[in-house]
Amino acid sequence: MDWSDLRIFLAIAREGTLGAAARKIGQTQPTMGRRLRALEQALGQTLFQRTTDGFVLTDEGTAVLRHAERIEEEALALQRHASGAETQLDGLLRLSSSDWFGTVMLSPVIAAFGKRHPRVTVELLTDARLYSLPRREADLVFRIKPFSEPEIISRKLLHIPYALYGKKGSKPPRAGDGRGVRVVTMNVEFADMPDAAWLKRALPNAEVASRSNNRQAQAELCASGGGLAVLPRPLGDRDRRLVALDIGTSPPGRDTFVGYHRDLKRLARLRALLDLVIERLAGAHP
Amino acid sequence: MDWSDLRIFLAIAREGTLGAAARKIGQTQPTMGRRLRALEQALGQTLFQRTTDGFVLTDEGTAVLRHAERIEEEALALQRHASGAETQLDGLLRLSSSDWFGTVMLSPVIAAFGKRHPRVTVELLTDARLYSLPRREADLVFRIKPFSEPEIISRKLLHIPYALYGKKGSKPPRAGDGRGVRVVTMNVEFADMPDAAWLKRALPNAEVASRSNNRQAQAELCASGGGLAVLPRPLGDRDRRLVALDIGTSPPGRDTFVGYHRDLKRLARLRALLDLVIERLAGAHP
DNA sequence: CGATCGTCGTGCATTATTGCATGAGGATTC
DNA sequence: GAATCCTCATGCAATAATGCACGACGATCG
Repeated sequence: MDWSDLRIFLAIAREGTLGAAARKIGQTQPTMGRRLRALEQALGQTLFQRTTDGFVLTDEGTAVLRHAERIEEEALALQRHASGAETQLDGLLRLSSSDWFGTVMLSPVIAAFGKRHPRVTVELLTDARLYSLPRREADLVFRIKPFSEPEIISRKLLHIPYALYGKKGSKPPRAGDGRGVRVVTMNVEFADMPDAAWLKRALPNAEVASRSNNRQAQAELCASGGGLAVLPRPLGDRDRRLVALDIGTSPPGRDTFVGYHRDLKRLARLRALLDLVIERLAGAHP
Repeated sequence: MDWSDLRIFLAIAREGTLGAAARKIGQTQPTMGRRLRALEQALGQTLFQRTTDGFVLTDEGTAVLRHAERIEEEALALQRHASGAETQLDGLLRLSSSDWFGTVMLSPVIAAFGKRHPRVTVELLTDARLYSLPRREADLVFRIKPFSEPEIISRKLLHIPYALYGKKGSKPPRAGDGRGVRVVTMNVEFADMPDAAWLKRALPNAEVASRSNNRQAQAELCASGGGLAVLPRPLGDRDRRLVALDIGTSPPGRDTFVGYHRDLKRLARLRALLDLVIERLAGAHP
């Protein structure tokens, strides 16, 4: 049995078709089919049922999958461990954060880091979905919730104050009512976020003009006269078309945390970037 | 990183030289060198120190070894699992037992099994060292000590009586003394075996003429006039040049156990052979 | 101290594997 | 119901990996 074929088996099991699996791994569809056949032959069993809608695992295939997953986990740990021991200051770093935090807060830090360490390539991923640290889809993750996984090293980075913003020149509405006021707020999916809840309490009768899961889009909507919005101050204050509105009460702020896998603790370039991030972002408010 | 290279890495780590590792895996020395180089390059670290007496692991290599060993364990389990699901009555079965037990007790059973299932190849390994069931160096192991590993399924097979033998025509010595008697006994390594201890008690003053870890060799020595020997009755009784000597007391018998990995529980050919073994060997004395 | 044995690395021919292009089959869509 | 889109399997050419033969180096032994 060729151990590499297990990786192909995993991809097929997850994607369901040879083509999709091939794209994921970076090989071609015929190769996937041939290697799978080789694996099945080596094990003496049929791992997949060839149905009209793709490859579905047989019972034996399911059993093999469990083993293959454990092997993959171990292989990923091995690679992380190896990367963690790299002491050179070149290579790739992948960061993951929310959209506005990436553009507003991280971009300048990344730019400064790039000047100091030109041989390190920094990839900034801003995506709704969370990138996995254990699978090393990202090396450094910035997010609002603290990390609870034991193998993740994390620290609180800084506190982000929030404020209610309106288009420049608009007047603060009266707190407690909000009748006739149009607001831009979070996606329904994130309706339970503290700032959305605060907005609902402060202006209960306001009309929701539009929603977005993207803070920058919210800011843009707000600046274009789409309504009032609760925004992080670092984001709202830099847009000269926006003005913070004081209605007596303030929206809650949020802590931002940063985390990375402990296998990468000794990765020099990660350490260097993290130090710079802390200096620039957390340094002001330690 | 190519997962297959981890297997090559393991072989090199264990064997110490590329050539030996190549022989173990069934490839050639240049290939081993190239694949190792590829792995080191993929991980970005030097795994081995090239010394005059072979490849020795670096610190990073040792860390990788731990992961690779876990991966191997999982891969072996996967293969056992797959084999265990084979329901066909062909393929290979490897048995491991002591020398005399293999030739005297197992050979006739294997011969009968071969007639009934001609497509199954049975390999009988008689070796001083114990073959590993978890690593699947053997599928079925016969031995004197019960199995304690949780993943091994075992049962007591039969009780083997022992007796003191001499060359045909020789007279039983007087128990308790043994002066002037020459005996053949176990290797010093196995001096604490019950039958060796019994012999020492029964004939304390006997002279040890020769030793061997091989019961058949002991029988041969005994038959050639090399001295008296304690032998399993199934072995001693079938040699017409030997005669059992009654000196009033009898050496202790031994139980023989048979064990196999539970992953192979459903392996049809294993089940078939085991049933036959039990019928032929344990059937008489259940 | 020379000879021999073993090791590893490298050039080159062979072999095996891969990727591309194509065809067949089935489901969905208009 | 024909067209389209997807799937997978297969023949063939290009590519990559392998095995063999050789040379260099070092250790061991007589």
